[in-house]
Amino acid sequence: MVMENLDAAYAALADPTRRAILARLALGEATVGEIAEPFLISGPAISRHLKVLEEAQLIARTRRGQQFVCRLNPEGLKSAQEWLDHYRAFWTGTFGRLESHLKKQEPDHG
Amino acid sequence: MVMENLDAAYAALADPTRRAILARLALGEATVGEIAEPFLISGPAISRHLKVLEEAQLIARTRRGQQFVCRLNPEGLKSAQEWLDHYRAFWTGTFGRLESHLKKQEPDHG
DNA sequence: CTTGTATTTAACCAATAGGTTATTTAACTT
DNA sequence: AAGTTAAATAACCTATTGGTTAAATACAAG
Repeated sequence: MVMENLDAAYAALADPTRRAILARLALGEATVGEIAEPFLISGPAISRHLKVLEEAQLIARTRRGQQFVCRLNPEGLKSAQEWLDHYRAFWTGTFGRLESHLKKQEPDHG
Repeated sequence: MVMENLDAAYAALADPTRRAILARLALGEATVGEIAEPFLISGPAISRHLKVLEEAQLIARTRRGQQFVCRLNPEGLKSAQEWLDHYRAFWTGTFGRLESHLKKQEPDHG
């Protein structure tokens, strides 16, 4: 329950470029160059997106010779998801209550 | 799969005040005044947080006389969660592969 | 119809974010 | 050692964000 990371994690997820990077990495690890390739923005821009993702603990980077290999770091994703999962109970609960209320209003014998 | 809302939804979730507001609303609907009460920041600041949450479709506001009642809007939350859920498969998959790999390396007869 | 109350909107300000190009760092190649 | 390549960092610019206080709006109540 590392609440302090949630700020960074959700802020990181708020950018579509970064979500695209995560989507790419979900398919497997990739070098910075490979990640950057489909994007129109500059290398430094990608580099900073990666930094944001890394600081949010959504990815990890390790050097391999001249290149840097990036991969998903499930930790950060997990805490982002846990927060939503926790509250999901409440709002699906709300749905549940609404549903049973509606069922009482209009039961199938009506 | 309303991808355009994800930007707004995650950006909204990135702020701890807004997450606290959602947490409050998970307990039940509340007026703007009730929501604002525990926070140190000004009314207008709260009002704008609520606007951000509303635009992200995470909450809905309806007028009740002089006050505005806020409640969770599960729609927006759902799409935020669906994105993570979708990718969860991949990274739990990664875990899974890692696990089976480790199991092969060190089976329980070792 | 004036006054009070709940809330939003306006105007402003400092800090942050996301982009750029230029420069630096570090490893590989010759 | 010099040059090339992969990537990060620096310096800079503009737009957005989150806060403020002051003013506007809309309903409620005397």
